[in-house]
Amino acid sequence: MDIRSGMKNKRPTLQDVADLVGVTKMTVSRYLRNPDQVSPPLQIKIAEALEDLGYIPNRAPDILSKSKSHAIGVLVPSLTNQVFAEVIRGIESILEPAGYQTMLAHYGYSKEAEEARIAALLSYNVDGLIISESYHTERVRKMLSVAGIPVIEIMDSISPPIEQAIGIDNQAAAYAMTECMIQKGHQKIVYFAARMDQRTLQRIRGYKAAIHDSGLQEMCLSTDSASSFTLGEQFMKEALAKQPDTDGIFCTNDDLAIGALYACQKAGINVPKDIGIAGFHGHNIARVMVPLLATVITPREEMGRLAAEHLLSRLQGNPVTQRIINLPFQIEMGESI
Amino acid sequence: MDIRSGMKNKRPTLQDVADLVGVTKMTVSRYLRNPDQVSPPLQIKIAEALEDLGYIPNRAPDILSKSKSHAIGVLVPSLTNQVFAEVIRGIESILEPAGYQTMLAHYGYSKEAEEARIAALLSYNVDGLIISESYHTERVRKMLSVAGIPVIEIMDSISPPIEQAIGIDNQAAAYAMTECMIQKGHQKIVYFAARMDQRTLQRIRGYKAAIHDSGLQEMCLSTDSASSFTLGEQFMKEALAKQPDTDGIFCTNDDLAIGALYACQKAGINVPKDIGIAGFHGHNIARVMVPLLATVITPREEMGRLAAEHLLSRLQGNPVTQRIINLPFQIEMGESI
DNA sequence: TATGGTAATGTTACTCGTAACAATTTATGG
DNA sequence: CCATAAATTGTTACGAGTAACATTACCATA
Repeated sequence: MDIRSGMKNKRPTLQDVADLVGVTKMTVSRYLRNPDQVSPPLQIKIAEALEDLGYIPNRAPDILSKSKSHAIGVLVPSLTNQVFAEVIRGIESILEPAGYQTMLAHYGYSKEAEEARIAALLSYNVDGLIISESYHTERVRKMLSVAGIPVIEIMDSISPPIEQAIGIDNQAAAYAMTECMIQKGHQKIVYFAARMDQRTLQRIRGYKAAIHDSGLQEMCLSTDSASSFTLGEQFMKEALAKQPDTDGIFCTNDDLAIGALYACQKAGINVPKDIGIAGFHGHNIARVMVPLLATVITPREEMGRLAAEHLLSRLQGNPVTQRIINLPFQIEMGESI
Repeated sequence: MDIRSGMKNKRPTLQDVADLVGVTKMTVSRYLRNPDQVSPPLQIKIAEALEDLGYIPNRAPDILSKSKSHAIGVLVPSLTNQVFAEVIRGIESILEPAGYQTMLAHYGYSKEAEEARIAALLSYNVDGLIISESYHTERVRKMLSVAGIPVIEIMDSISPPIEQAIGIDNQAAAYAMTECMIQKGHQKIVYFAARMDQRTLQRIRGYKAAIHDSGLQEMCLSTDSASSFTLGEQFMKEALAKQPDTDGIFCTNDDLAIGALYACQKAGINVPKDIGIAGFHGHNIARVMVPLLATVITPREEMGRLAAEHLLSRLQGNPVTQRIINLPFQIEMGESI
């Protein structure tokens, strides 16, 4: 049926369409950009040929000649973490309507992998990058500077940003929540930490500062592995074993907190009367569970949106207006502290 | 400092590196593919120049000339849904080590948007596609056939697959869970459905079949909008208002089920004694909560991995071995039914 | 030293869409 | 009916890397 059935059928090019109509590919190209540039009879013929062959535009030549891919690289440490899924959602909600394609990559919290992933994204000539965290190797900084494309860093803003960073002040947030717990009367507050990345380290710093400012005693349970509900349960048991009079748990994320909460329920420990529990990130579930989880509500989707908006602005030639943007967090008291 | 500081500094090309060394770009190209193809002294000089300029390979010419992008398009209906985040994770876990870049797109359950997104992915010359659902418009089917790249459909396999579909049998899963609930003694089981996509419709079919096979009465609460914990709470209230003797709730996903569960807890309804509640998808939280949620455990990450593996196999030239792959699901009884 | 062979490097052409310029056709006005 | 403007279509070149072919350099042997 198909004339080209013998050959390895590559998808049709503008030339194929042009041949079918009997014009040059330039004419077809013009039709595609602005149909009124070609004569009415040709408009019809070209439209038919395009439909007939199922022509799909090809960005490759454009990327090659103009180095404009209309693709944005998005690099996150992990896809596992719901937090990043929400950030990505925010990013896409802005980029997609603006006609940009998202190239997603993740690096599993490894700086080595981060380098490789950034190089990979750059090799596709992405027009801009949204990357996570603010600490990067010299090599990464060089690559990004050489690439000459706008870069937005999200999630935190600990190191001076390459160009622009949009995040939240994890330390201040953790300090604020710890203070709340203390005010609620909790004295022996243990911090549960997993996945010791920059953000968690900042939160620990905030927690410790608040504990010390109140003259209390700090205690951290931590692991490098990923957090999970079950890890929260394990930590809870561990905390009670090490310090039986523990009366507060502040977790580096809601997963741990929810795990800890259920561990208490299973052990017949009343939350918040016996032990207060607070999380971090304000997952939806925290707003419905019984008891309502105290948590730090972070604007993750908003962060993604903002990052994408600023990137688009940069792509339109606007300069960086604000190097560091710290988005507001919100302490949700819930019923668990 | 930088010689090119005046110009809009494009990133260095092979030519720039070659100029610095004093050879042609072909020699540098050879070094990059196999260093031993160039003489030892040049190897050193080229390596230095590459490092010095911070050369980053450029895939664009390759994509243009060989139509091989080493990028795979992944299309999901939504990024909001945790389920798809896990599928994507599975996909990336295979594609990334294989040297493929993921181009992510989502279409918000709109068939129109799906067409546009697929066209966009194809315009980047993706080497393969992983798309969600098995029902597609004629236009989509034509685009995919013309593109001549391997396509894997995931999530369900209701319509005959374009080439290969990897999913689970939603209808059978819903039937099985409904049967379990009936066996546990629940008689007036209401189905909660949101986001009426193909998978949910299949599940409803399975639920209804099981209900009818047992001579019971069906009842569905549904909405086209997205599901959420709070929607589960709302549905719960609605169900009790409409049918006060409701003694079972089967939800199209865990979010609704968890919302319903908490609504019961808040209303002093005992689960599972007064009302049994079952969900779908086996989110991690279902395995720790009190009571443990009855749910259908679906192998989401495994599905992603498998899809990616089959796609890679196809890219290596292997034929489709099995048009439809239905992955096993697992009924987790939990404590809530 | 000439010759053959190999290793190392260079040259040309190609991919596809489009900018820039050129050529042709059609339209307008006197 | 011709000159000029305007509309339409064609031609050439470009982008960055690489396959395929061409050339040069170098070494060993007769």
